[in-house]
Amino acid sequence: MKTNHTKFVIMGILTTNCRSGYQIKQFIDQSLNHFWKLSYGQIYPTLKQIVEEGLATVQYASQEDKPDKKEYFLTEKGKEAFYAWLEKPLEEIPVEKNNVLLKIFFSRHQSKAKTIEHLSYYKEKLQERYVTYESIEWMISSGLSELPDAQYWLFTLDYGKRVTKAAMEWCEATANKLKE
Amino acid sequence: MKTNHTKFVIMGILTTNCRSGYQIKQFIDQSLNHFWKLSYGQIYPTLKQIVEEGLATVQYASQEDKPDKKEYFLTEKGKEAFYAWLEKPLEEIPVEKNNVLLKIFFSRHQSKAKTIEHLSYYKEKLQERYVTYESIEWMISSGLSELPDAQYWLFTLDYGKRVTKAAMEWCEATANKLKE
DNA sequence: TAAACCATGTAATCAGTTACATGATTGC
DNA sequence: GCAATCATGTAACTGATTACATGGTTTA
Repeated sequence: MKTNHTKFVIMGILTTNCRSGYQIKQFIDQSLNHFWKLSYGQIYPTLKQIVEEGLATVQYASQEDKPDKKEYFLTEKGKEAFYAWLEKPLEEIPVEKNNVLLKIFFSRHQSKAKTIEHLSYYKEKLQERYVTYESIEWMISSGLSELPDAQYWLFTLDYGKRVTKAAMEWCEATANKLKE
Repeated sequence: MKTNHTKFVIMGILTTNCRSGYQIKQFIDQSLNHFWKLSYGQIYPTLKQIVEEGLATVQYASQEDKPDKKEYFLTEKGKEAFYAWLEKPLEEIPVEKNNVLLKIFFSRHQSKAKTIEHLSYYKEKLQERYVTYESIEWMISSGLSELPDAQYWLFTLDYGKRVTKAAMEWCEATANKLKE
């Protein structure tokens, strides 16, 4: 039932102009980082697999100022597979694994001061995250790079901001309840 | 760096009055389900390990109306280890792996109608989740069972509700932007 | 007697991270 | 010559799910 999305994420990134494993990693770290991560240990073997399945082709590209690299291009079959994945109904919707809530859940066994400390740390981290989203948002919407995907990328950032803001407000509200 | 929380979740549940592997599973499915999951394949081996490390003891309990079971009790050492984990600073805060955002991110390659369809499906699922939270909240705060942890459990539900609501609003707003 | 639930466990598999290994190129 | 960055890859390990295996008890 549960589909592994790794292959499709990589194929999706190939539809932007990222073509090598190294570039894909950079792209993910900069853009998808708030809702998806991939390591080299996944990227390179998956690229290999994608080629084996005839979903992409490789070309060796020599660069003047940098080491050589491999460039991957989706085949027609690859594009079709990607579109099919995209349109496929969602079924499983995500469940966040939240270690902060885990500790809050059991916080009866701890001083209120300590719990408030955890909450304020969490809020701080969320605040940093929020600022990051804002700066990425600003970069995209400044339109310097004329991105065809811009609108959709902004949607995901908007999601990140809304959810992060809600979480921050919860931190605040919960800490206040504990201070009463 | 990254600590595995599985052991501590189970130890935490042992501080409530869940004592067997089966009960622990039930407890998680009912209470922690919105931010933590565990399978039997984790629970039973971990319980074994907890005993081996001297963090808990086992007792065989025969029941009249049900099959026999094993009951686990935290030792002093176990309690101390649990409290230490609880108070330990958070460091890594969670990053949600969100397959819905993944599809939205690449939705340039798809009709707006299809994207709106995904959004409305997601919203529907979030709505169901929200209702579930409300019903659990109601159960806890009705106070029928006089739970010592009640306050903290309600905090985590409040988090779930706030974040889910924010996500639902995003679905609505994003679908509207696409309809313009 | 079959279905539903209570109860415990293991083995195979899958997904993902981390550490390791290698090497080119550039700029200080 | 060294650090930083670009670039590709693998092997070992960890975490977690799933499928399988077993069997007791209750109720319809």
